[in-house]
Amino acid sequence: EIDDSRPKFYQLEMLPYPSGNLHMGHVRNYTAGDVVAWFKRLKGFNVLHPIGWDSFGQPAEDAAIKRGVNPRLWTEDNIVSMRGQLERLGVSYDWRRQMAAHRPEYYKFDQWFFLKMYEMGLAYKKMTQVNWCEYDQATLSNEQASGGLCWRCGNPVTKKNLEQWFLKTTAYADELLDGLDEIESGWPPAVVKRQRDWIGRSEGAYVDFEVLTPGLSPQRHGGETRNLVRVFTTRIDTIYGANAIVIAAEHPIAEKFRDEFSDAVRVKIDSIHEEKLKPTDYETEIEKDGIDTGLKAVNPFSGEELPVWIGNYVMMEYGTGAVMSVPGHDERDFEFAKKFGLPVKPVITVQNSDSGPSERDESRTLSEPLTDYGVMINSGEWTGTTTEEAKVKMAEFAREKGFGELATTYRIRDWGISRQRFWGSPIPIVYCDSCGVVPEKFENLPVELPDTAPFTGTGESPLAKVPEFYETKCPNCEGPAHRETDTMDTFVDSSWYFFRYTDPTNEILPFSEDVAAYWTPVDQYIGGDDHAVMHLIYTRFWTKVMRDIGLVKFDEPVKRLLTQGMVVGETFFDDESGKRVYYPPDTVEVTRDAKGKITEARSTDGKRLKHAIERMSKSKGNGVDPDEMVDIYGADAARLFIMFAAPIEHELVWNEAGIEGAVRFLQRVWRLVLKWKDALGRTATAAEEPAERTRQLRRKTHQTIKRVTDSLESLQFNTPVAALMELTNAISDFEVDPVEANEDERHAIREAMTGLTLMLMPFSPHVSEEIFSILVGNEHGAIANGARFPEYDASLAKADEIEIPVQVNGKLRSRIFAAPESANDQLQALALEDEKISELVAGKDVVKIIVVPARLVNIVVRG
RNA sequence: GCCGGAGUGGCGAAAUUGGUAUACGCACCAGACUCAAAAUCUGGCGGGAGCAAUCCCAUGUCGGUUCGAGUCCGACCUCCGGCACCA
Repeated sequence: EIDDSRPKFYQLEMLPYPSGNLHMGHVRNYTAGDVVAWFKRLKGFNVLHPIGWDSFGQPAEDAAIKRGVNPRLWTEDNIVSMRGQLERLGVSYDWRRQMAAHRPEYYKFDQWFFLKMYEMGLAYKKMTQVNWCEYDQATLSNEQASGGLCWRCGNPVTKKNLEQWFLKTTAYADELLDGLDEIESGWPPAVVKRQRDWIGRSEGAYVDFEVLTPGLSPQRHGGETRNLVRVFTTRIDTIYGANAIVIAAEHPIAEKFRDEFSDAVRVKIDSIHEEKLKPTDYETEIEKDGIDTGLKAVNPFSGEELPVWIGNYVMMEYGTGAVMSVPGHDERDFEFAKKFGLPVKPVITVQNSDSGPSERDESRTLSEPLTDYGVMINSGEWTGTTTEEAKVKMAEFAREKGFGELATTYRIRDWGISRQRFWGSPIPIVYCDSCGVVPEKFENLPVELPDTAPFTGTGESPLAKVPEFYETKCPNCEGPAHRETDTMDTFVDSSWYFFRYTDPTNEILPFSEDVAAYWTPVDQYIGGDDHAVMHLIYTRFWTKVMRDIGLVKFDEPVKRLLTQGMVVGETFFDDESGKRVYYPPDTVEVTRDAKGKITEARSTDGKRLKHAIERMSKSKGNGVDPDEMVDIYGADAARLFIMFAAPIEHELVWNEAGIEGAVRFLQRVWRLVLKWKDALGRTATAAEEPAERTRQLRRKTHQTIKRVTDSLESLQFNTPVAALMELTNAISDFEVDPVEANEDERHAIREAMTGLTLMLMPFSPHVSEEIFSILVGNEHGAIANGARFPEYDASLAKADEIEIPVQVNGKLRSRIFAAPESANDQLQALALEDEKISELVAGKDVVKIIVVPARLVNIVVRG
């Protein structure tokens, strides 16, 4: 499909939401991406570097609610102005490939994927308790409600019962986990770890306990239905220590026997229910609560009858919603037992080297639970078995007897994608009175959004108030029917957008398999780590689905991932009103401690101010916005500084003074070009026997080429800038009058200047292209001129003579000069001959001499 | 509470992965140019002692391994981030 002999490189950055303004975080992200794209291009790769818009979502709808503007027009306007900002920054995007999620030609394929997943049984609808953000009036997926706070506004999340569509991410739980092994080497360890934790696989066993109802005889042998409560445990070896079964308030058993419970039990169940709907406060630990239902459950291993409790600490959503309580070997159960005076029975002992298995009184109350692995005691025929062995054998035994089995559970849940929102991709489902739930036909896609809808901001689907939208024909029987009025989570759009860039105008498929096969997977992805468990899990899931559909042939969409740190600024607030004080902070007087942390801040008129470090943005009053910065300093300096100021993965506290340094540097380079301009125009070749000063300059040039190349290959952006500054200093120090420069000198300078220009180009492309046009005498641009990143020549980088430190007993005492390839015994001899060294060594025993070639000599003496 | 990561000048940070600690930049100080200022250029800039050559001490703290530790190991302290009763 694509005829290009160059190797391909797909450089991708996380697409922005078109809010209307770039912030400094974007600048950092997109500059880093552009540096890589330029570098690879200059290295001879066929580079794909696209950008698009994550243009569905809440702010557009908020603008519609607050200001009555049409979300589509608002969004399109914002795209135009933000594209302008990116262009002013000079980010080298292929604008022909630009996508925007809100356009029907794109979201058509969100719907296409949804229908595919519906066919595959990966999309389903159910009534469930969802995460709900009261502030945003919006549903959130588990990933978006991680930490109990809304990912968008940071407010606490509550729960709400809603019917909603899910995508079965759990079907790929194992693959999502195991796939991390494949990409681990190219992803930040923190992201990999967070994904592992999020997926949360745990190996254990299911055990069925038979429930006995009070007043009724056990229905063990009769033909009547037995009531079983299934428990998940990772510690089946502790089952003889169970003192109760604890179930969640929402557990089906609790529903089923509700009428037989005492009033006190019913009241407790309802109060636990209510508590769960409240926003979680993570500051205070929730106290354990519960009540004995009066039901009994039979421990299938011991035959013992255990009470069945309701417990507020048991989650219906994880495992089976029921646990066996083993207070002797589990912290939570221990706490629960202590509070309600339940018996604690130790059944595991830790082998102690001196005392052997300790003898424990069965009824003794322990001061704390023993959660370590060990050997079983008080466990009938299993006594003496080790934990490791029992975990497998007891589950196996349970399976044979029909009351349990080995089991694996996951923390990750299916992805709830229904949103009661207007500004999203409509879910292509039709409800028909006679046919039920009917998927829309592929040929009827896209299900298009109406131009507008009544916006209330109350969390109800605006589309449910637009009859022209929801009134439709059943795709099956053609009878009257109505459409689903919820739209999809916007994370659906960003799950596959970067595949669309490869084939942006395809009207039949999301993208053609062949074109995508050339460009994907993504070679380098750059974005914020706030998406570690949202976007980055979803897109991995989506890729596996696309593989199963047959659109791609690989499992993982992103080979290498770089997460850049936030750009933050110091924000000041009026202590009383809480109002933000405007940047620049010369209206603020600040006292700092030794570490530079603010201890006190006052406004110049004496008011006390609060302060905080916050994500930098103009609206927060803690920094300039990109447009102002480009106006004041220019795009090149802004880009250079943001790359130079700190390692890319570090948080960057904005500092206005530093950027002046970048401006100065670029001006210095420019002055050097002007100084040498005329001399550089005359062709020159290197001398056969060059003078020392030109050898020195060429050495610095080639050392710099190596440093910059290596740094960029390993995605370091601050150190190559430092190296370029050093090279610039070396060119400055080259004290030759341009008018009188000989051919050899002109050649060395030309090499240094050309190298500097091309290496600077990824960081500061405008001035670099300008300089390049002076160097080549035309204005076609570096790539069009076939320019390549300079190649490192090891023989030129090598020094004739290097300085080698000499240590005595590991302490630096002197330096010698020698050729880098000097043999060890030569270096040793030189070191011993050295005046200072011979003095220090005189009269002492030389025990040993360590020589590291071209590095150092260390003389170990005694006496 | 559990799990990660990080502590290097006044500040942002380098350090070829165990081999000259503090590159590069910011800020600051001094000098040159200027009537003056800005810009630019030159020099200085971890702490201590000394006229000096030079020496001693410094990479959060304490210990260890090693000829040699910012880097490896152990314990602790501090800060930042993640998770939130996951059975």
